[in-house]
Amino acid sequence: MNIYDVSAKAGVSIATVSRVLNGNPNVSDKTRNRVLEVMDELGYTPNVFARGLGLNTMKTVGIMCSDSSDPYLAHAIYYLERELRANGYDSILCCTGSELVNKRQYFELLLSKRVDAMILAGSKFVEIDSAEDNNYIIEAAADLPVMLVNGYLDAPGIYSTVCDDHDAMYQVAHRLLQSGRRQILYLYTSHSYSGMNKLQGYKDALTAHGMPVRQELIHRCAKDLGEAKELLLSLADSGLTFDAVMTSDDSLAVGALKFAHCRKKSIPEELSIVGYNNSMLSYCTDPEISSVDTKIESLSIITVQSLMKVFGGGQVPGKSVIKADFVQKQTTDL
Amino acid sequence: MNIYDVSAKAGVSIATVSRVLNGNPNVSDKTRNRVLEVMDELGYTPNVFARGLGLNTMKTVGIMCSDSSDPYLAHAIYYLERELRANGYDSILCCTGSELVNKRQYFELLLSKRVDAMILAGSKFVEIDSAEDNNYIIEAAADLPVMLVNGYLDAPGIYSTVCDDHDAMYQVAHRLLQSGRRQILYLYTSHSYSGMNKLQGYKDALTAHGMPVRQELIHRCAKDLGEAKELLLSLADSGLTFDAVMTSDDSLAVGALKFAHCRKKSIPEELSIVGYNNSMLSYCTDPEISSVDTKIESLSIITVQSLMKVFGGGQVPGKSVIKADFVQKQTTDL
DNA sequence: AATTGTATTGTAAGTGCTTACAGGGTTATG
DNA sequence: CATAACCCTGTAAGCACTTACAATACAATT
Repeated sequence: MNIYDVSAKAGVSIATVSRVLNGNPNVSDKTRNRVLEVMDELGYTPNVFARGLGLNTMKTVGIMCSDSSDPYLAHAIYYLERELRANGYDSILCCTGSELVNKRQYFELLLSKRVDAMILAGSKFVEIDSAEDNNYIIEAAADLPVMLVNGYLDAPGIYSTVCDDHDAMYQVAHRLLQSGRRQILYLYTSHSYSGMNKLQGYKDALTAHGMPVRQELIHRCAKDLGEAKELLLSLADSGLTFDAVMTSDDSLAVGALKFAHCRKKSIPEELSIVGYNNSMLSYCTDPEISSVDTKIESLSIITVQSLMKVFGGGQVPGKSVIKADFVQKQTTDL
Repeated sequence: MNIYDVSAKAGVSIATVSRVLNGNPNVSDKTRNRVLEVMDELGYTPNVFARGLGLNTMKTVGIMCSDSSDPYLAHAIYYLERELRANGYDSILCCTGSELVNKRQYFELLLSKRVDAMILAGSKFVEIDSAEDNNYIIEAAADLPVMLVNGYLDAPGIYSTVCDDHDAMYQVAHRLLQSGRRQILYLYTSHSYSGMNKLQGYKDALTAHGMPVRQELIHRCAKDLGEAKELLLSLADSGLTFDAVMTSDDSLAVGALKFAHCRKKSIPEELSIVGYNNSMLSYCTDPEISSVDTKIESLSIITVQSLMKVFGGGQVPGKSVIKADFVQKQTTDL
């Protein structure tokens, strides 16, 4: 069952069938309808390989994500995939695992599939520490569009969609300070572009309030609620006091809440807790955790829309920024 | 950059290059090495489309899942994808969304991409209520292997990997009854194959203990913790009493826990709660929720391994069953 | 009626790979 | 030394589609 069968039955040439297939306007309505009818009768489906060979594209984009079991990224994947499909594109997914050991290798594997673009979901792909590590991304961007969701790299062909993390954290810290909190502990997971922005927002808010930035209040921690809890327990045991905890990820906030339960701290009075991403996790606990909604659905949709613009030859800014929303729940009273 | 460039530079024919590419043994080591060298120098990557055209396969399998933001399915996708990649296969993902309105349409869309097999992750694809709804899957299975993760359909070409849900729920109910619980509320989300098995396990355990199956203790509920909580509140208000809640999904158990907090019930003394899937959610709450580990990693790996056997022409049972583990945490004392 | 232009259709040359078949070279056998 | 056997390699015909270019048909214009 191929284009020849259709052309024979419809009494036209294969070129005409192909034109119908590709929505070429140079086909009379009469012919087009006849061909479409025949296709329907025959249940014809074009062969994607032959098509890909001719067009040198398979209308497929590669999505890389570090960890699909992170509820935040899982949502991103869902929305990206849905939006791409709505635009007639398939996605081939590649989860590198949270270690990201072979991210470069995976990246090239996807490239070898002749994807039309790459989407890197999750901030961890672009590490701040090691600029040279990102060269392979920059090189690839010379050949095909690379979209970063929640990451940023300044290079031609790379388009970022990011949430204004600096502003979000600045606002959270600002409101906590305004409500009288004086010792805000800050927990974060990674040295990514977005991670550094968040931290800077926290620091800038302190400075704006004329408060010192105290390094002993800033801690890095694995993205694991158990570790976060243990870290806080040991910090508290070592004599550190704090009346609020800001975290770069909801899972850390869940850990902080467990710490609070463990130490029988009343929430939010004795200890305020703020998460980040406003994921399902922040709704599971009791009390529910106030968190920052980073608009992953919007980010995903904008990413795909930008990509479509790039495909269409349109101008797209290298960075699109959207504002986050603080969602007050039960672990703060701001 | 194509096979001709390589053949020219290596001074052999394209057929020889192709043979090297495909691991054909009829190539002398000398020639093979020279060709490999040239490929390396030129940085040659075979064109997947042309390859697909010739072989009529692109070493790609379609994965459909209802809702990638369900942590359970997100894990399944991760493991499936990883395992497929390890076997040299790509996956193209398609999340239908929890409504599953267009599942058939999506299914056919993936088929039109000429995938080599389909994997349906999540029990919701195979509804028990409407047998005729599954015909399109059975028809497709005549052309390519269809793998069901946590679903079951008895038809040639369809291979299921399921967790022994009946046994798992039987054991949970049995242990609850043994520990003196007498009114076990049962909450479930869907009329799927696995959903029905779970419920039957619960019922059979009651019967085995000489207890009646009371319909007023069995309720269907959307997979949403808020709805579960509200349902329990209204049931309690209507005078129903219960000393344990079994759920077909962790999210419902989280809702049950919220209900318990709301009504100040002591846990596990006054009310025991058991979740299902042992997902991250069950670790987020305080107390942590006892749950059934349904071994999604094993299920995923077995699914892919079975698929590889099918590809290789081997014999694979229509159904592979693995046992679940009850994970005791803080909402039970069994 | 001849000419021009336009809309539609067909022809044929790619696109990069696989593989059946044929052929050439080398070695073993009679 | 001729012949068969075998191993390796090359030729060429697909695979199902796209598309530049050529050709045709038909209407409009002079």
